[in-house]
Amino acid sequence: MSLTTNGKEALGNHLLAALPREEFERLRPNLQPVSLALGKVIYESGEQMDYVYFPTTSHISLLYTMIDGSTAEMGLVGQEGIVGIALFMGGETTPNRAMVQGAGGAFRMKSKAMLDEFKRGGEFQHLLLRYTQALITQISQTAVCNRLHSVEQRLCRWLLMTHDLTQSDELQMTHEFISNMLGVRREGVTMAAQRLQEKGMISYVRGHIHILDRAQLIAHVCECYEVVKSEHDRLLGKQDASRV
Amino acid sequence: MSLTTNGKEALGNHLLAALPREEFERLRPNLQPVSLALGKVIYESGEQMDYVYFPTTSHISLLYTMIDGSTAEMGLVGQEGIVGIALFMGGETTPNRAMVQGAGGAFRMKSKAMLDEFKRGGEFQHLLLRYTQALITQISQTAVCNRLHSVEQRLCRWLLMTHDLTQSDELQMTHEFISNMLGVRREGVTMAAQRLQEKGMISYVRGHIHILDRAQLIAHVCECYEVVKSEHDRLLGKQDASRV
DNA sequence: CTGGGTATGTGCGTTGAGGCACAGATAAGC
DNA sequence: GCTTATCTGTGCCTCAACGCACATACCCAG
Repeated sequence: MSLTTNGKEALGNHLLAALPREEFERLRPNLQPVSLALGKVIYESGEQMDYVYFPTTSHISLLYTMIDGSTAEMGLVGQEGIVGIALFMGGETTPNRAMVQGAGGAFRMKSKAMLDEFKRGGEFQHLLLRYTQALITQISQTAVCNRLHSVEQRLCRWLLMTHDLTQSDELQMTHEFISNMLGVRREGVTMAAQRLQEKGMISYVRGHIHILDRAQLIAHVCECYEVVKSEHDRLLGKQDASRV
Repeated sequence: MSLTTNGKEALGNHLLAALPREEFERLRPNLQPVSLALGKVIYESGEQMDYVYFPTTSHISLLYTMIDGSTAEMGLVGQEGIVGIALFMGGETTPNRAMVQGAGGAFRMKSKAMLDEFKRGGEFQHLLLRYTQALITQISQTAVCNRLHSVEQRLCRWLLMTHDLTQSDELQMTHEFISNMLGVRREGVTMAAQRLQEKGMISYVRGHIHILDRAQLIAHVCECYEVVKSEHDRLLGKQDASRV
């Protein structure tokens, strides 16, 4: 399962990297590298989905928009995952929006090619299903976290998750943007961010947030961060030579 | 897909009922009818799971318990579903608890027998995956609903969902119990329930809640109820000759 | 170097929900 | 019938988060 077993380190997507050579070679002709710009909407709620995406350096937010326009994030997908699970789960679409939250690269694949391989029932299917279970854990934990934890804790969690999917210590996003992810007021984010800045965990100016002290953020975050991470590692292995 | 196509109406579980005869006959010897008592814990968080359950007249709550003991429900499974999706998703276990929330019957099946059929890649697999997607929608919607809606609205939603899975208009549960499901204080449930009672939607005494006016509950509930229901119908068909 | 747009800071008043304490009310057992 | 355990009702204080209004700060284009 290591990144080097089949010489495709360059791919950068953990699911693809974990495939046996044979399956990967079958898929390879269908993988199309794309560059995803910040804010791009990959799927609209209920809309037909033609491709699945395997993010490499980008990451994508799964969002739900209420009738009144308020939004909240349910999940976050980066190089460890795939966007478009509804296609292999059989639903063809989902009632959610998928939006690029960190610009970068991804591989996309036509729905049909993905399905053909999925239906063979090999490691590809196995990996996608296990990933989906990890995503379910993430969504579940978000449900509970939304209910029981403060804005400040949730901001910590969100920053850590985003940082895990980002190659740099600088995150490009405004308080306004984060407020739409957390489903809170912008002012609420500002207040929480101030407190984190005072404690030296982060610093920020106009749409640029610097992660200064991950360890302290981790000490400050609710249990939800760790639960999701360790469940993911249990299901898909620790493929990431990541930070602390 | 109708309940009568293969003469197994008695089963009462929609997933089993929707199976082609051949697949059903293969599974039948492995289906063991069981009776589930209120409050029984079917899976503990992280524990090994030996069986999957197909509820018929029972329904089961998927719960998460925080370190500090506070709990919240992420999903609810009844005759339309299956408990134990982690077994076919490949994770073997989940970090959640599954608890009987409405006493009644179910069929259980050894994990291995279920997996053997699942791996054949037929209709059984297809149905389980589609059901899982519907469950993902339910969990997602719960995440967002927890964030954005009031206790009163969420109580309406929860009563309606529970009523959909129950064969009677009387639900046996205390405010205390509901508060653990919604992740709020017991007093909060009491207050919300009072308001619903004043408006004639429900009546209750000591652990018995009567649903008096579904239409009004539906008028009062947030959009989340309808989203989950219609997504479920889209994915799995309207198999339920249910109430309005 | 200046003005307009965008991002962030701050100050209100309001409110839903939490924590806690205890008072009734109802069922179940002795 | 009476006691006890369990459920529900109420009051009071506190607080996090909301809504809104507006001030300031920063950045870029001209």
